[in-house]
Amino acid sequence: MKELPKIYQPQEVENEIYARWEKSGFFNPDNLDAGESYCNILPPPNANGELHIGHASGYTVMDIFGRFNRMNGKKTLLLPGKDHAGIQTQVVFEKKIKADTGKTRQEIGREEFYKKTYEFCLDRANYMRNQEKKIGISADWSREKFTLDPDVLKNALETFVKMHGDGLIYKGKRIINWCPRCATALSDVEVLHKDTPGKLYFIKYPLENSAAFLTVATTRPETMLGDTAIAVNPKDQRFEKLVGKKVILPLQNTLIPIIADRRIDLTFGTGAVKITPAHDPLDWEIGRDHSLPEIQIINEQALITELGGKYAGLSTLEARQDILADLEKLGLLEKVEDLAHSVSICERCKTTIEPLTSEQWFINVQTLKQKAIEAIEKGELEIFPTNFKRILVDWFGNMRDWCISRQIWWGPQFPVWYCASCGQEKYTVSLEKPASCPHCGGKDLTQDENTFDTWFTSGQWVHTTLQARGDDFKTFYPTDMMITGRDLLFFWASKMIMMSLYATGQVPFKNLFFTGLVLDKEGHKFSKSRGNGIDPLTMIDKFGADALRMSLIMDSAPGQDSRLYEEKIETFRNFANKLWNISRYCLTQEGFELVEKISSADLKSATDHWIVAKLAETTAQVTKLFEAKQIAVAADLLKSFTWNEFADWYVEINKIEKNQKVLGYVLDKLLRLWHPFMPFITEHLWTLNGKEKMLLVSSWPKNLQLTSTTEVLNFETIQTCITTIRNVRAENKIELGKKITLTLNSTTEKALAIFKAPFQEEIIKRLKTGVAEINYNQPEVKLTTEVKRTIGELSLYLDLAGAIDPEKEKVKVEKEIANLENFIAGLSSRLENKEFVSKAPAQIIGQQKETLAKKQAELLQIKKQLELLA
RNA sequence: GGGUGAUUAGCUCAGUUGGCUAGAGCACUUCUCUUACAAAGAAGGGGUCACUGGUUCGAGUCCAGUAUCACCCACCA
Repeated sequence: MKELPKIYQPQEVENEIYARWEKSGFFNPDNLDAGESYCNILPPPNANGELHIGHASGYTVMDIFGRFNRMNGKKTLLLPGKDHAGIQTQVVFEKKIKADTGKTRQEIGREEFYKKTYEFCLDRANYMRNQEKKIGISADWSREKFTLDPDVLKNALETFVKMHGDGLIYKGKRIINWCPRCATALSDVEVLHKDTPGKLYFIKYPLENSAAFLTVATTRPETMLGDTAIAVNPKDQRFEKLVGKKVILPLQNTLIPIIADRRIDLTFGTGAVKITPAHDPLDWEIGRDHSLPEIQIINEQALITELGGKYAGLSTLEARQDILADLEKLGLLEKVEDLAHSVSICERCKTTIEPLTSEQWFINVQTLKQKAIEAIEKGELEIFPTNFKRILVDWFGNMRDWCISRQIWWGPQFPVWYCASCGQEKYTVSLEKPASCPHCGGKDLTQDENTFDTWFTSGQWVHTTLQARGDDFKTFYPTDMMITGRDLLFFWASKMIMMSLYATGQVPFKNLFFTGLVLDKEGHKFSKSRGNGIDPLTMIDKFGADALRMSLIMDSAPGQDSRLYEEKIETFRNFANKLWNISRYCLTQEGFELVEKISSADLKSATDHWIVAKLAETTAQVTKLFEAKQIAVAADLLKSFTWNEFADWYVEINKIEKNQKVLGYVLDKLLRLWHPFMPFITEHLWTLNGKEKMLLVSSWPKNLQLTSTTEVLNFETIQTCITTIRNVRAENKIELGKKITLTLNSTTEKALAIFKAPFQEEIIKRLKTGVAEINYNQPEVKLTTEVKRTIGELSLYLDLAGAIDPEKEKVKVEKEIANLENFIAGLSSRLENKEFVSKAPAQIIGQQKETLAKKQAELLQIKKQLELLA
């Protein structure tokens, strides 16, 4: 046998292992034995950068579930891909081009820009794919997709055509969120709100034919250029008589009406609101309901338009300064107050949003969202954590029509055609350019210049990727699992449910699992500006992929944020090393091999029974936790079995009392159980143990046999005995080199028989107890050089040869008696409580009675001990 | 303004349907280089489970309220 290094070196084996997995073809479900299917369409990361720790975290969870299901005999598909990520990629790539060539997108031209961005994305996708492999994701690369792949895209665009046919899509001039920097419309979810200190300006509007004024309050005085009314609440008695009258709009010198609308808050500002339908969402609605004219005074570059009179051409901010100065001169600026309010900004570039009316494409979401809510409420998909279900349902409830057109260049163009003679009013919806205009027969057709909202295509990702290939849709849809960050709940998860329900009539996935965000040690988000990023690749280099995976999923519940820092990854690197060394020990054993099955005849000792029982119990629990999606708890359980039971006890005892078959059996199961979490090291150890069939496709342990309870208890007695002795030594500060004598007394021979079984005495002597000699049933004497301890019906006497302090021992025993008496008092009063006895389940009562009896016996023994001390 | 989550050991966090004296890792203290592992082993100290009520035989766990923090949503002129 080749000498293995003392320390596990992941860097030297991980790449080779991944290559073997890929070569095996088992990432492709077509090569797995037919069976029930399991599918997780992986969320496509944006193909414009590199993998960050958030991706690594998500991939780890997906891969853990994927591998678990594959080992459970499911035809498992993890389908990878990349997203073209419209606005974000355009922002990133424009910056890059500017830096590389000094050119702007306009200088390059639309067609060329699109081509170059496409190449850029493919290049990034290629780069990111290699990063994804480093994490160990067992995805089927032969099915990898990009949102702009022709087959996927065509499918998504067909949905547009179908929706249009069903009257769910309309084109209209409505108020939308406009980002002046990105020069595009945005949907509601792409707008962030940032609390900002601002000013509230009180402006006097002169009443028509009167010397009186009506004062309104506004945070954006420049929009007054487009005012077409003043609104007050109909219940507001202050303005009752003014409704229906007119005011003169200062600076523009036009007459605008005073209207009443219940949406006006009586308590805010002056109670009178200027209405600018073209530049404020609420004003737009009020304007629509009162048939007010819309005057667009801000253009798409955030500059004042011709309609703004002398302010035309100024930026909104410059116009504000000038307008305030002019109002001041006219004596119409009553006062200015400080006001904290929230400003809308672009999610991608943080530029202040200008609400403006614009011709855009919308999806009417009324029935779509209703269907989504129904599906969720009927339980057609389960959501983890469960409380996200209500958040999602509430969000759908408030969802407004979805603006899907963008004016950026990077993204698929609308399959909509205009004819030169028909103009913009009559258009044709068709995937292919029509040969002639169906309205007038004209030949001069041009395509709509709008591009789609990224979430329109990625919202169809699940079914479009599966429909792109053979029977995949039939086999895998609806998919089993979708795992995504909780930050994508509204952007993406909601759209997928809605769009797939529409396109296929079924939910896209049966389980929707949200991961939390990965934060730094102080709880901050990772960000470039903060410079607190943890690069997954660097961490893999340093600690190994398995350690990184473990640190990303441990100590965290679904949907809950978690913190990541190097010390944490280090502890799992240490654990991987532990696993390595357990195996290394096993491999040095004569005739050792991994054992798939054992029979009860193979269990020779109490220790064997114990470890096999613990293994069976752990396996059952871990499996159950997997099904409940509680992988962190599962891994924790597995870790304590591996370390605290198998390594600390069974492996230690194996050095004395050997049963290589059981040792091989437990290691065999352990490698399987760990594989979903730590695929690299387990696969490597599997191979080192001479296995030819890959662990990747080996079966998950189930229905492991249970064993004799008596034997298990017997081992636990030995275990307690050893711990007790170690304890006494440490308390009395006796170094291990100093040998002591152990005397075991019991009234029943049965209790002593456990120790007299083969090897047991040696086990006690060699497991760090420093016991040199063991005697049985010696007459009881005064405790002068000895310490007495009790375990059930067993009494332990440890001759410490004068190394004890009888006074200290006495204090300790008295303290223990008090403690026990206290506990017994509590327990017995509970057992005397009639309510408890009549209402608690029998099992609990039985348990507590047992504990009471045990503790009472213990108390008796300890009291005797005190006598012996005195 | 509405909502969600968090609050458990010095730090980072688990705690699955309420059940026996509440757990882990790191850090800390003492000891040990014992042939798988010092990235280790043995032993230990450290917590009125944020607060106040309630439900219950029994609450870290369920309910109500309070406080602090974080995040999300919102048509706050």
